[in-house]
Parts: sequence; structure tokens; C-alpha cells
Amino acid sequence: MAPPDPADGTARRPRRHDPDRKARILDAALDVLVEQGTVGITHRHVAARADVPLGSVTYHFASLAELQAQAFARFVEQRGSEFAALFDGVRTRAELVDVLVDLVHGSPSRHRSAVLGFELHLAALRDPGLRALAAGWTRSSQEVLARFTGQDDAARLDALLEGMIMHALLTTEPRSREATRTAIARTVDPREQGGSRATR
Amino acid sequence: MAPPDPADGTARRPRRHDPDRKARILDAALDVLVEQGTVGITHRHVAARADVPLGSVTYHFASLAELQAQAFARFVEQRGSEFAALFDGVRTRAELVDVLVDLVHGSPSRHRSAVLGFELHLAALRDPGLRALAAGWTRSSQEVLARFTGQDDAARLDALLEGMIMHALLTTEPRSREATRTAIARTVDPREQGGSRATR
Amino acid sequence: MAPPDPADGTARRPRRHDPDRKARILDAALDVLVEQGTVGITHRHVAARADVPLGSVTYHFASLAELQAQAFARFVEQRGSEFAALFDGVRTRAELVDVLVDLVHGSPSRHRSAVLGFELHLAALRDPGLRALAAGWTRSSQEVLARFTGQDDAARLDALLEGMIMHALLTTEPRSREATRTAIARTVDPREQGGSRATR
Amino acid sequence: MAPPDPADGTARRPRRHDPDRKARILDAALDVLVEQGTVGITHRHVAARADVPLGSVTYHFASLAELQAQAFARFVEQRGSEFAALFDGVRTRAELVDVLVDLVHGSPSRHRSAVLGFELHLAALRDPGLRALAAGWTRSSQEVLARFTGQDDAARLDALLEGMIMHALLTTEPRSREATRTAIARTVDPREQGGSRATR
DNA sequence: AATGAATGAGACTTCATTCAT
DNA sequence: GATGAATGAAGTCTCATTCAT
Repeated sequence: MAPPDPADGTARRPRRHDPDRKARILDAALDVLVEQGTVGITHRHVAARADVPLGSVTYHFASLAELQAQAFARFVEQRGSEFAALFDGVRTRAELVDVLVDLVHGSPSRHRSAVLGFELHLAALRDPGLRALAAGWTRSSQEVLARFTGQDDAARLDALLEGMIMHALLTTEPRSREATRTAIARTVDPREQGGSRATR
Repeated sequence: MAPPDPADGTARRPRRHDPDRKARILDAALDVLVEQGTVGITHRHVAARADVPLGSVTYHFASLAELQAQAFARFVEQRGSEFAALFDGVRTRAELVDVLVDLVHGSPSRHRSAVLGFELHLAALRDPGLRALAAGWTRSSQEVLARFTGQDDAARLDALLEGMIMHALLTTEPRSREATRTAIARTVDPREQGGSRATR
Repeated sequence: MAPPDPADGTARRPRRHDPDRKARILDAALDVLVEQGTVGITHRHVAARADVPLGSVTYHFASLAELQAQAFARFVEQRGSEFAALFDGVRTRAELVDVLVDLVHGSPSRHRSAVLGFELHLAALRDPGLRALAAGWTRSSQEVLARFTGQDDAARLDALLEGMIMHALLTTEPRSREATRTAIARTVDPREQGGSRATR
Repeated sequence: MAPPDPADGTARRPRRHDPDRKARILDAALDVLVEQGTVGITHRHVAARADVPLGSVTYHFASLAELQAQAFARFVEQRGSEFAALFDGVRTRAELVDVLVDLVHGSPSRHRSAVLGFELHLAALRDPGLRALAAGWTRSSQEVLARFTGQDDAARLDALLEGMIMHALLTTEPRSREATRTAIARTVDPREQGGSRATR
């Protein structure tokens, strides 16, 4: 029934009726964004990644800019609830620190979020629409943190995390968890003076 | 009838015997990088910006990647000494804080450095050569800070600055200097509890 | 999550049971033809102009060529009776000249006819089907004129009008009505030597 | 020395150094314009017609619009002197009429000019740059005619010719030269009443 | 009957790079 | 050493048309 596979062995995909193809394209765009950055966002790359014909991408998105914008929006939405969920069971300052240390010394899934976050920040630098998106994301992140630290410290903590994550992404030698823990602990509770042991 | 005048509007000015043309091209590349980001780095854009014929760029640089790498190297070198110079007259913690607050709430010239820094960071994520460059830059920055704070606090402070600068770049409402000052002051000297006035 | 909303901004208004939608599409095609010329005749443009879903255009017309042909046919039909009506009250040569001068120095509605006429002429140059249509139109126009001037002069007059209308369309400085009147008057009645007042 | 011909038998053309390629491209564009009209002006068509790689067209012309504009400009320039030359030997009214009749009942080479002229007129309708070009062309044509008829009659004659040429292009039955001659003769000299025999 | 979805071709354009001068 | 010319790949986007519902 399906047309025969072409000679070169590539699988055919007679996928006429395909709901949520749009969402799949956005996810593919995020994948490309993680691997190649904003330069990688081309119709061809995204289409190939989503295993979808080229024309399908242009059908669902009026322009590449819009595709990128919607992909970032999707990321912020997903990442937002994911981020909030991290703190669901947190009761004490020590637990908070644990969570944040894990955030910095990320698992592969954290790596993805981190890279996307920075890509968004940099893209936002030159795109007002994305700037609004990034601003909203920053605000909501700080609100989550503020539940534990108060508004001012949340902003400070957020900036610190941002910087540490960037550094962690770039360092080859895995930055010692202990150093990270100390830095976070001091910021979360300024009375902390010693290293990580002083939890009182 | 006149010679073709290539279709793009690149200016055509004879400029034989032009020493440090190579440097001018690199500076132009940095300009492009600030304005358009990595996507903007094309032979044509850089040539136009440097007011140099297209062939001149390909003549001096074997490939675009190399041009970008050398441009970033030039930036790190320039910015490195510039950064160190900022702290030349610093004697007290209060003076240190002043300098750092200025660093975050940057003048236009600071804006340039900030953007280039983030472009470098993000590009380094996917280019090992640039990663080495970025690592070296981070290390030397932290060494400068460490003269005032010690090694561990320097890393922490550096991360905080990085995050605050990124936030400052993105926020439309000019983030209040006072908040920045407080955040930095607390990180520089954890005993700080109040606002900026408590210097002692 | 919402259904895709195709990327182009075509409006989406439910309009079931819409008699003479076909005619509305043809009129929209003529509008597009006036504004953008033959290049503008695409399913999308016409659909947007007619405020009709894209599929509706392909449903009513087997191909774009057929759509264009039918649009031109509609124009010729409409314009034909309109043209004839212009001469309904004409009794004297002077009245004839008046009508023709008005024809050249057209109101906006005349502008539309003029542009469509030339579009048809040029398209007919390469499409035999349209050539027949254009020939029929020319013949019937000349028949109308011949009622006042005789067959031979009608052809001459028609050619003159065609040329003057084209020139009028292109000239920025509104060509003086007096010059037009003189030219027409001389062609309608070769004994005319002076300006418009000499009717004798 | 040259790379071997590809399997499909198409001739290879290793034409690195090729002066006046730009002019050849423009001529090819005019050829395309004659055969297919403005819609045919695509990089591919023109490149194929000029037997030149696709990139060559984009190299020499910043945009298709510019290519089209320059092609039309070339046409006007060439056609201008050609047109003037037609009247070089003309001394009497009768000779003038002869030349003009030939102009309308054109040889194939006249066909080309006629088509290009109308394409230009129609394109000028929507492009201010082309409008200026077309206006200049019209003016210079009328100046040539005015040497024989005076300014006012030249405009009238020009319009008549324009209309007759268009009709001649479209009619299948070759419009009788006699009718054309009569029409022109009457316009050139309004005292003419009879057919072509009355020359004086 | 009517229409949203889908797709492959081809449009315009930019570009890195090579080459001949 | 330096540069205009050249070219093929690939990028973005538009489109006619087909299809499933």
C-alpha cells in the first residue's frame, strides 16, 4: 500500500495524518538548539531532526524566527514547572542547598536545560520578543527561590546560580561539589562562615 | 561597460600597503559579533565593516572559523589587561565594591565587553579551541579577584558577577545600583548584613 | 495544543452555504490582478483577498490557469456592457468626444478597467485561449464605436484610445484634457483643425 | 585539461575569465522577457538562457529586480538609437508613412521590440524606477516623430502607433497593410481624406 | 460539498571558498 | 601580496497541487 522504499534505503514515511506534528517539530528544534545552537536552527536541520518533510516546517511556522520563538516558549513553559517541582519537598535550608547543588552539577537532563537557558538569554539580547520571554522566566524562577530566601536574596542567588551553571558547563575538570555547596550555602544563609560542615 | 562592481554594496577604496589591516579586520569582526552575534560573522559582513575588499578577508584568514577564533583571542587579550587595570587603585573592600558595581551597571563600553564575553562563553560550549580560551580568561579574571578575596571567594564572586551582568544586560528597568551593591558587598564580605552603608 | 492555524495569516471565518462564492473569488482575482498583476495570481493571494479558505479556491477551480482565464472572462463580460452603456445617451460628435475624453482621463474605476485591459492584452500574447477572449473584446468595442464613426475609423480610434490610455496610466503629470480632446476630435472627424470648440 | 564532460552529455563550460558576461546576462534576460514575460525572469531561467551558472547571475546583480531594471534599461538604450535610425533617410511625408507602416507590420525583429515595449509599460505601472525609464523612452520617441509632425501631432501619432502595434501583435489575421497605411496617413496629415494614393 | 493538512518543487538570496590575474 | 570574479551549496520562503476527512 505504501510506496516502495527508495533505492537508497532511507525509510519512507507516509505520514499524512499526524496530529501534534507541530509539537514534535518544536521539540526537534529544541534538540537542534541544544546541539548546534541558534545557528543550527534551519528548516533543513529541524525537519531532518523531526523526521518530517521540509515543507512541513514551513507549513506550520510562518518564519524561522517564529519557530524559534515558539520553541523557546515551549522550553520556558516546560522548564518552568519542572523547576518549580524540584523544590516541592524542600523543607529546610539544608535541603534547599542540596537541590541547588544538584542543579549546578547537572545530570544530562540538566545540561539540556542549562544550554537552552543560555541560548535563550543570548538570543534575547537582540530580540525584544524573546527578551520578554526571558524576563518572565527569570521572574518566575526568582519567585520560586524567594519562597525560601526572600525577594532580595532570591535575585542574588539566582545570579549566582546562573554564573555557576555557566562555569560548570565550560569547565572540563568537574568542579568539586564541595566548593559549589559552600558557595551556595553562604549565599543562602549569609551567617554561614565556614565551609560546608558548619550546618549547625 | 564599466567593470561589474559586485552586486553587494561593498565600498571600493584602494588601500594598498596597509599595515595592521589584519588587526582592523579582527576589530571589525568583534564589532559584528557585538551587533549581530555569531551568525553575523561572515566574510562579507566583516569585510564591509572593516571597509576592506572581500578578498582581503579570505586572504588574511584561512577560514571563517579561524577568523572568529582570532577575533575572540584578541578580545580576551585586550579585555584581560583592561579588566586588571580596573583594580589598580583599589585598596579597601569598599573601593573593590565600587569597582564591581560599576562593572555590572556598565557604561556602553562595558556593554560591549559583556556581550562579547557571553558570545565567547556560548561559542566555547561547542568549540574545544574556544573552550581553552574561555577557561584561560576565567582563570585570569579570578586571579585578579583573588588578590582581594582569596581563591574560593573569587570563584564565587566571579560567578555572581557573571550572572548579574547577564541579568543587567537583559533587564529593561535599570536594575537599581543599591541592590547590586548589597549583593556584591555581601559576597565580598559575608559578615555584611545590612545595605551598602555598613562599610567598616 | 490548539489546532495548528496555518502559518500564513489567512483569516478563518466559517462561511458555509455561500452561494456565488465562485463569483466572489473571481472578483478577488481581478482585484489582485489590478494591484499586483499576473504574478500576484496565486491561490493564496486570491483566497486571502476573497476572505475564503485556501482549499475553497482549489475546489472551485481546477487550476490557476483556469481561475485566471475565468477571471478575465468575467472582466470582459462586465466591462463590455459597461463600455456600451457609456454611449447610451450619445447623440452628437461633440458628446462622443466628451465621453471618450472621460474614458482616457479616467476616474479610479476607469483606472481599474484600463489596467485589467492591458494585463489581458499582455497575457493574451502568450495564451491562445486568452487571445480569443481579447480579440472578441476588441471587436465588440470597435462595434460600439463604429455606430458613430464607421468601421475603419472605429479601428483607428480604438487604437488611438488604447495608446492614450496607456500613456495616461504612466504619466505622472496629468496629461492635459485639452490635448486629449484635440487628438480625439481630430480622429473622430478629420476635418477638425482647431481645438475643441470648433465643432461646426 | 578541462574537467571531463559529465555523464549526461551536457557541455561543460569552464569559463572562468569571461568579460562582458554581465552584458550577456542582460541580453539573456531580454530573451526570456520576450518569450515568457516578466514572470519568466527568474535566476534559473536567465542563467540557463545565458549559459552561465546560477551563482553568476546573483553575483552580478544584487536582486532580480535590479537585473530586470538593467535589462529594460539596456533595451531602451538599444531600441532608442535603433528607432531613431529608422528615420534617417526620411525626407517626405510619404516616406515617413512607409516607415511607420513597416513599424506596425513588423518583421520578427520588430516583434521583439514590440513585446519588450509592452512588457516595460506594464511593469512600469507598478515600479516607479521603471516608470521613469518608460517616460524617458516615450519622450525621446516623440521627439523623433516631432521632427516630422510637430509636438502635438507627435504625441497623437505615438499613441496611435502604440495601439496599432498592440492590436497587430494580437490579431491572428494579419491586419491589412492598407488599413494601417490609411490610418497613419490620416494622422500624419489630417487633410488626407482618401486612401493611400493621395500622397502629396 | 468543502477544507485543513501536507508535500515537493522551485523561487530568491547569501555565503565560503577557490581561482586567475 | 592582494583582489575581483566566479561558483555551487545551502539557506529562507512561496507555491500549486493532492489528499484525507
